[in-house]
Amino acid sequence: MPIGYVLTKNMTKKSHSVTIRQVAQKAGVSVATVSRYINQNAPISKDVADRLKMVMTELRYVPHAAARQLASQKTRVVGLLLNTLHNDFFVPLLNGIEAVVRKHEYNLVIATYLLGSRDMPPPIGPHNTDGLLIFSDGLSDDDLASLHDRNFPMVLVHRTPPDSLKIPSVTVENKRISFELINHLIKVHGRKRIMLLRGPIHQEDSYWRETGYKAALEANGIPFDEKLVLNGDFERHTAYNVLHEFIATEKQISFDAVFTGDDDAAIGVLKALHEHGYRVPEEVSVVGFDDLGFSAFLTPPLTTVSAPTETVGRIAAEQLFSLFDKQYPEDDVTLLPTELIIRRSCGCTS
Amino acid sequence: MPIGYVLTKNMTKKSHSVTIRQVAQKAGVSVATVSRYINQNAPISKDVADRLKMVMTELRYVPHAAARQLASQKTRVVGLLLNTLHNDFFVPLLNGIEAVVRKHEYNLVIATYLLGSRDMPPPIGPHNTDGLLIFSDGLSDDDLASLHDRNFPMVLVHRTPPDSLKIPSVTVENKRISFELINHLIKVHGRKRIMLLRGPIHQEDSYWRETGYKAALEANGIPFDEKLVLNGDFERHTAYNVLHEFIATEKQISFDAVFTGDDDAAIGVLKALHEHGYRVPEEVSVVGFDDLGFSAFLTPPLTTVSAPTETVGRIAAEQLFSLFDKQYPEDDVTLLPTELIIRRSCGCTS
DNA sequence: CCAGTTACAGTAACCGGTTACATTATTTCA
DNA sequence: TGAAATAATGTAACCGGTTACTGTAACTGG
Repeated sequence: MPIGYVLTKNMTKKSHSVTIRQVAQKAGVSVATVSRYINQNAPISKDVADRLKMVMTELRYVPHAAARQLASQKTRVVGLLLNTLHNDFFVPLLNGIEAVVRKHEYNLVIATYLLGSRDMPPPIGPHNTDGLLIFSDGLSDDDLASLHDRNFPMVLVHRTPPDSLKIPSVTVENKRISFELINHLIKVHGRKRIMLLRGPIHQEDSYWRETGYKAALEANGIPFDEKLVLNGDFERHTAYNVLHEFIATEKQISFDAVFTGDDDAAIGVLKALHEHGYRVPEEVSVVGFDDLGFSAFLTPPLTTVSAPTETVGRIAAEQLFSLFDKQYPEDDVTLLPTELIIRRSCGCTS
Repeated sequence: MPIGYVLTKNMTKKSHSVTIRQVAQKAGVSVATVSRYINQNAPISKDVADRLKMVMTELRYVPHAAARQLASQKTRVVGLLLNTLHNDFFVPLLNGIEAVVRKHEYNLVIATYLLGSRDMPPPIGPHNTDGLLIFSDGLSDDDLASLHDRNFPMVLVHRTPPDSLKIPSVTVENKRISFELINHLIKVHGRKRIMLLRGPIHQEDSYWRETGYKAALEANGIPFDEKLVLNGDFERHTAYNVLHEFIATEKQISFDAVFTGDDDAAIGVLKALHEHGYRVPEEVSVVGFDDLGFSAFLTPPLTTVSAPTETVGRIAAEQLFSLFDKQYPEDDVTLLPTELIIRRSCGCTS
């Protein structure tokens, strides 16, 4: 060996993490046995089990998630795909989902996916989750179809599946209750110039609420006036801006009520109305949707629709876990009931 | 070969997913080259790159996350550990965090960890994340120390590190502003029997707000009265129940103001007061903390403290990513400024 | 008493990437 | 112009688990 010869050191990666082989060695068993103990999927003798338990706590062994995932081809992760989370609506939804996910000892990863950012695959999908909860328009129809073809477990939330794709869907009753809400404004409070603040375009809740709104107008012989329709996105700041702008520039257009689309937007609407000196509900009725936690405490208390959002989250998550067991829910779309909540902002005195 | 010989079929796992080797083969290169192309960490000739791009889209290739994680020893996931998420407070926090995480093209996994559930390792940790954002008392001091010893990247949110552990921490100014808030009630509105609705015990914000409260009383020569302290948890339903109970059973104890601890609790407080016929702010002043989205719209509009919660989330996340690059923030604890927001519920007329 | 089960455990291939090391062709530059 | 540096790629060992396949001993029933 020539002088100056340099040993090629095996610079072992300083992965300090304890591995299953170390556990196996220390306990005097094979790695397979350790694995079986961890997963409880094969009988292990009592004393080996006890020994492993000791060794594992002593070594502070925690199985490496990625290694398990790679070997077992399952991630024990469910993904929640949203388009935005600028809305208090997500608190109850997330609560429902998280509770179920935790119960099943899965992890929950949250991602927002702007429909604009194409050409980039969504951050979560089959490569890093076992299934997806897809909120509203969190994913395009095409992507949905593509995942469906690959038989990837998914449940839609507040959105029904496109075409005839068999994807379970959990949402709430929008149209009938919106009809009743608007009907209430007309019949009880004599409102005739009811403004509609839309939600995001192409959003289903938004669509059905608008449909119910129109149906109520028609049922009462009130002509639909395009000028009374504003475009919002279920977001309080947008709502404020849009209405503020409207009032400032379209003074000649009168209105005596606002259907805000959802309660978050209602906050913005109330603020704009207040700042412009409209008295609610004397001059203008305001009604929302969702009955969020704060809605009963607004000025005035908000007439709205109670939607079981936490339950939506819970059921959607449960259905996803059922899909993991190849159990398809009875009904393709689970439509949860909604309920009229009459408070002060429509003009009622309760 | 004897008759009846049975071939041991290589029942290939029907893992339909496209692998890097398929891409490599189809593009006529080695897997190493594909890997290099994906990670852009070594020069690739133009035409090979083009070819790979085509093949990858054609095959709809998406790298298997677990395999990458296992091989590279990094997960590209940050974990957010909460104790609960029953609070609208999390919406802005989550927003701030998510924005940063997405910018870095990482994934965000959310877990709630009940401090009670010991003997079970937290659902997220070094085995499945590159770093943790730990909210409040989402993890015990011991666990914190243990992770710190292993040099695991963490940033604390709304909590300062125990002992002398060098863990970056991002939170808001609580004590001084609470002092000012209570001082306002006393000096401006002549309140003397100010009730304190505590947050969760051992929660730092709660502690400092209480400290500020006591300091203000003392500075004004008002004796601290233990009877005026109620235990809440920053949650509207608890707040409602606790105050409701108090009013029902302790009629003889008078009070003329309530410091609700946070705005979410303020909702419950307002409801309870309203139901029992107290007029706010004429008879009782109510003040909160956080200035959540709805606070300006409560009945009456809530006097509170504006806390830059979204910024807290953003900065905490940024600091975590800095830690990934071995950059420790200048200050151990980043204390974000808070601001008094005077509205109607304290008695002011604005 | 023996064939057929069952309980328990070990060996080693495999999951789908990353990367150290080796190799060849092409530049760069003294 | 020849040595050294650089560019572009390939080979194969690994990452840390899971599990198919085997093997042995104890048990069971006829």
